[in-house]
Amino acid sequence: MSSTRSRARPGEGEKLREEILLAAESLLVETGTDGALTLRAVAARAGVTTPSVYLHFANRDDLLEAVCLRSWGELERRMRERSEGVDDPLRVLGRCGRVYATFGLEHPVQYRVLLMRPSAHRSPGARECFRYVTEAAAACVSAGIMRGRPESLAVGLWSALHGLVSLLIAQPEFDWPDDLDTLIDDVVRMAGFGTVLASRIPREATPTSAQLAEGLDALTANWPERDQPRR
Amino acid sequence: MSSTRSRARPGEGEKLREEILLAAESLLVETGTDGALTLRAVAARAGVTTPSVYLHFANRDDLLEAVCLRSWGELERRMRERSEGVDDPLRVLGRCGRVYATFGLEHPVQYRVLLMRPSAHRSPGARECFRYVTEAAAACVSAGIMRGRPESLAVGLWSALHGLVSLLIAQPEFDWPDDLDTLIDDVVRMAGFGTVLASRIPREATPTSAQLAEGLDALTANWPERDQPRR
DNA sequence: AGCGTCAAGTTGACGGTGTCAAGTCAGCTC
DNA sequence: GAGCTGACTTGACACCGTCAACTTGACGCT
Repeated sequence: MSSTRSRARPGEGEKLREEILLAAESLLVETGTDGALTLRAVAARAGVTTPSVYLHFANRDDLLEAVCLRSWGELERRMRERSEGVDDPLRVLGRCGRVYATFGLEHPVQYRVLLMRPSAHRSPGARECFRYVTEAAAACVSAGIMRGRPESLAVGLWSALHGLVSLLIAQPEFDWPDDLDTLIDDVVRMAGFGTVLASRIPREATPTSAQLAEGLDALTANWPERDQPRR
Repeated sequence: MSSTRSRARPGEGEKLREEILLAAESLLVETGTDGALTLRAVAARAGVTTPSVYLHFANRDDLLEAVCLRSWGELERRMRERSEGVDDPLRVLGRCGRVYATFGLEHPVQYRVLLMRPSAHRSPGARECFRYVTEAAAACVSAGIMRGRPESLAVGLWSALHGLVSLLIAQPEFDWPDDLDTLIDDVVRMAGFGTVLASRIPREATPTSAQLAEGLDALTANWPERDQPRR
């Protein structure tokens, strides 16, 4: 292969790793599918022969995960930004949830690679996601609005959001409503309210449908309709 | 290829389709992964050459989906069986949710193929799932416990359950609690209660954390602790 | 009995894939 | 300038999904 790229000097082998990641990333956004990320295509774009990729990545999956993780830091940044200065912990949870869903839908390939494929090892993507949610849940617990271990609450919250995002990604041809923002908001509200309520009702005291309906009628009747912007 | 299998008689070509499906299914349960379902392996097990598969399936994906759909009817059967004779619509929802999650975890490969991969067409697996949940949600609405369009409510309920199942399948190495049944139950309760509560709180009247906590304290105080078996 | 037909299945190949063992080559050190 | 070592290439292997062209064998018809 007589390419333009010149061999790196000893000690600078890491350069190639970066160039491969860059090539893979551009290939990913151009094609929109990870199927296009073949070792040959990536290597060619990086101006290098195919087996050279193995100098820096154990196998294709390793490369795939590494390139998808590159966009992942942005998620945390956006969550912090979006919930900055918000006091009400439930509202923080809501904002983070919306950011999470929006981010997932904006990066469907990365989301799918990091969270929707069987990953043999402890996926860093998953641990990150869980950490964010656990933090937000912990805030709700210390505010006295939720009860129980933050980790347990977080699993439920994460499940709801992840379920929505992954269904939207995997089943694009499904008969989804037009207004995705409202859909996301509905699920965020459901998950938030549900976690609060479920954490306050002991399993042994699960009410019947009638009891619950009656109780909630009384509850919501006390809330005057307020007029505040949704976000 | 001088195999044992004798060529089917004209008009009986459909026999091969069944034999291929059978071969593929057994291969799937033996290996536990759909990656092992190569056309060559399936054809060999069916006692036939590789291209013969194309007589009955358009491509590998088509075969994969067909074989995974075979187990799918069982899900509806189990749901109906498990919720038979239960009056309380919320309790029906709970039972269906637990059946759904358990079934998904018992058939991880099928679940993944049908619901966790980008499917270009309207996946029958997805439509089935959604139908079940919508039915259960509709019952809650007509009982007056939930409000709104059953389809909208169903998306949320489905998301929560699907989220849990798909995370458990895709991230087996995550730090899950030991007791999966309780975990499932938590998510089912969260989704059920949350859908009820969210459907009764207009978006414009979203309470603050403090309001919600206070209201719920009053609410649950009225429920005497009852002693009834969980299922 | 023999023949044509047509469905059922096979042969053989193509282009593509991930992966690996062995080789080469440039730059640094001594 | 010899030699070492890290950076990369060569060339191959086994396997994959898919397809066009071919063969085979059972049936209906005369």
